[in-house]
Amino acid sequence: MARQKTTLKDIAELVGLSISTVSRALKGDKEIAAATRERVGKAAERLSYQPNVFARGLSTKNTRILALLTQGLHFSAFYRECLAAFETSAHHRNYYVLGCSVTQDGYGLQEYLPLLRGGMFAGVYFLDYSFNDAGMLDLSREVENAGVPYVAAYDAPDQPQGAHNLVRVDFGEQARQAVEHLLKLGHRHIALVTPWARPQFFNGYLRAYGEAGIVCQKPEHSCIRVGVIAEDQLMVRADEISRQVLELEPRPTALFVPKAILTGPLQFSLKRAGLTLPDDMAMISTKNVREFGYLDPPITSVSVDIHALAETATEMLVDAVEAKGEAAARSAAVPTELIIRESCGAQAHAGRWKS
Amino acid sequence: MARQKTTLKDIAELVGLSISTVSRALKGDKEIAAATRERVGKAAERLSYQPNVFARGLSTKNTRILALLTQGLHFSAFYRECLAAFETSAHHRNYYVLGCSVTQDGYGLQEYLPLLRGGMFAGVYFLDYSFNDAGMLDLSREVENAGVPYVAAYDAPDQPQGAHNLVRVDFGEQARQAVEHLLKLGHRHIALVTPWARPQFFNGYLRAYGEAGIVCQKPEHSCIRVGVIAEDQLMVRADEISRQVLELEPRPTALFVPKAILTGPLQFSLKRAGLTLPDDMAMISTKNVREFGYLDPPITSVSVDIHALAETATEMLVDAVEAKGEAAARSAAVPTELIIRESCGAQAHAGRWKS
DNA sequence: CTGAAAGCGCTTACAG
DNA sequence: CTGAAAGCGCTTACAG
Repeated sequence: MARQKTTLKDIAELVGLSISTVSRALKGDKEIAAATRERVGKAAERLSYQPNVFARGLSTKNTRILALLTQGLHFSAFYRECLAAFETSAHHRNYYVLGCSVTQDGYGLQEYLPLLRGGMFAGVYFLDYSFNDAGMLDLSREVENAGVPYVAAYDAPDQPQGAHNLVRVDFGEQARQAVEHLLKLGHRHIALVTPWARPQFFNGYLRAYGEAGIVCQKPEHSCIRVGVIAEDQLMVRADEISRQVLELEPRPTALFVPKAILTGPLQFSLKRAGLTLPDDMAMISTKNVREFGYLDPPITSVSVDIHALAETATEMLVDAVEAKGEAAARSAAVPTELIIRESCGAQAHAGRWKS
Repeated sequence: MARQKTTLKDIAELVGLSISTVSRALKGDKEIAAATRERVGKAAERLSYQPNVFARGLSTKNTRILALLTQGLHFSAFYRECLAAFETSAHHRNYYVLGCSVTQDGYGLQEYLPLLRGGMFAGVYFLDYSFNDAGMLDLSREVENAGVPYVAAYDAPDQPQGAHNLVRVDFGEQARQAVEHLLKLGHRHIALVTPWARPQFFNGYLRAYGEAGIVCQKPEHSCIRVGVIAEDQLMVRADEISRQVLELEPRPTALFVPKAILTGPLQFSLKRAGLTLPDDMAMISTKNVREFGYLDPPITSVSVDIHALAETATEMLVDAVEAKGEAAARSAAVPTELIIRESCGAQAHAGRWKS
C-alpha cells in the first residue's frame, strides 16, 4: 500500500529547480521570480502535492494541530457544539482541532500526555475547566511545562490580569439573567441546582433578587449542590435532586439548573413525580443545546454565544502560537444571551423577553 | 516559551551511549543488554522523555493517528458515542483518533484533504458512510489513493468479499427486530420513516411481517422517505413528516424511525399535534442514544453494540496499519440488540422482551 | 552488544 | 533571484 507521495523533490525535478526554490515558491516568497512561482505552482497542482505534515512539523515546530481539552467532552452536548465551532474557526486559519476528553476517573491524562509531550499540539484550548479538579490541574501544568500556548474559556472572576489567555464566560451574569427572567414572570421561590465549585451562580442568583428589590427567602436553603456526575448515574442523580427539590419548604415554583447535562433527566424526573411543567415547576438552564428545543416543554436557557466564543478563543490561540511566546496574554469576554422557549411559562414569542 | 524538550540525545549524553542504542533500549530491543536497557529507561524517566511524534512519524511512516470520517459527526449523538468508543479502543493499542466531520454542503473535504494527503493519518475509520453521497465518495477515493488503510462500518449487503475492511452493521436485521417488537405488541399498521438510500430498512420491515405471518397492508404506501437533513431544518422536517404520517390511510398506530436524529423532534411534533404517546402512536428507533432515556416517553430502540463495533473496527484497522498493506481485507459483523423503554407501550421490565 | 551513518521531507539562514 | 547545506529528532540497516 502506502503509495509514493509526491514530495518537493519530485516537483524540483519536474521543473528543473532546487527543492529550496520550490519550497519558497510554494509559500509565495516574494524573492522568487513571479514566473517561476507560477511554474512551480502549476507543477505542484499537477502532481497534487501536499506537504508532509510531519516533515513540516519537525522543521517549523508548528504542527498546526490544536487540542481541545475538557472534562467529559463527548458526554456533553454543549462541549460537542463548542468543538464543532472551534473546528470551524480553526479551519479558517488553517489549523486543526483534536478533541481530547478527560474523565473524572483520570481517563485522558495518560492518553494525551504522550501526544502533548511529544510535540503534537501547537496550542491548547481549555474549555470550562475547573482548577478544583486534580486531573485537569495536572494537565494544565503539563501544558505550561511543555511550553505550549493555550487559551482558557471559563469563568475566572479572580484571575489576575495577564496570567494566561482567557476568554471569560460570565456565570454570575448567566445566573442573574436567568433568575431575572423567572422573577419577571412572577416566580418568588426559585431553587438553584448549582455545581459545588461555582459560587458565581449563587452570587448571580442573589444579585437578580437584589436588583428586582425582592427579598430572597432562605437563599442558602434553596441551594442544592451537585458535583461531577458519572455518565451512568445521570438518571439516579436526577431523581435524587428532584426529590430534594420537592421537599424544600416552601416548595419552589421554579428551578435554575446551570448544568445542561442535568436538564433533560431532571425534567423527566419531575414529570414522573407527577408535576405538570411548566405550571407546577418552571425550569431554566444555561448553555444553548439543540436538544433543549424538543424536550417537553422546550427548555428556556441562558447561554454564551458559542460562535463568538470560538472565534475569540481561536484568534487568541493562533496568534499566540504564531508569536512563539512573544505575545503577552490577552483576555476577552463573551456575551450572554437569553433564549426563551417554554419551560418557564413565558410564551416563546420571538424576542418578546429578549432584553 | 517552547521550552527545550528532552530528546534522545539528552539521554544518550546522560548515560554515555549513542542515540542508536538509546533508541533501541527504549523500545525494549532484546539485542540490547538488559542492564543498559534498565539504565536507559531510568534516565528517560528522570528526564520525562517522550519521543517527538513528528520525528517518529517521519521515519516510521506510522503516525499512530487514526481519522474517523463521517457525515455530520458532531450533529449526531450516535456518532459521537461511537467516536468516544473508538477513542477508547484505539488508546488500548496506543493509537489516537481525530474526528473529522463532513457535512452535506461539502464542508470537510477540503479541510481534511491536506491532512490526509500530508500523511497525517495512519488509518481511517469510515462510519456509516453512504456511497451515494458525492463528498464521501470523493473522500474514500482519496483515502485509497493515499494508500491509507481503512475500515468501513456500515451496512453492505452487496459488498464483494474482501473489497475492503468491513464491519458490517445489519440495517435489515435492525428493522426486522424493531417491527417484530411492534407486531408482538399488537400493532398492525406500522409506518416507516426511512432514509432514501437505505432499502435495507424496508426489506427488514417486510421480513418481520412475513415471519409473523401477518399481511402488510400497503407497505409502499406506509413508507415515508427522507434524505439528508440540515441541522437547522430538523424541527421543520419533523413537522412535515408527522403531518404525512397522520394523513396516512389507515392511520398507523406505530412508527419506525431509524434515523435517531429525527426521533426527538418527531416525538415532540406528534405530541404537539395532540397525540398521546405511546397510546395514540408507538415509536421505535435505531441506535442507542443516551438522550432516548429521558425523552417522554423514553424511546425503545434497536442498536448495534457500540463497544463491540469499536473493538472490532479498531482491531482490524490497527492490524492493517501495522501490516503495511500486506494483510488481506477482513470483514466481520456486529450484533444488534433491542433496548426496551416505553415508547412502544411495553413496560420496561428488565429483559422482558429481550429476545 | 553497541555505534556511525543515512534517511524520512521539509525549512531556512547563508552564499553567490 | 536561486542553490548547497545544515538541521529538526527519530529509526534502522549495516558494520564491527
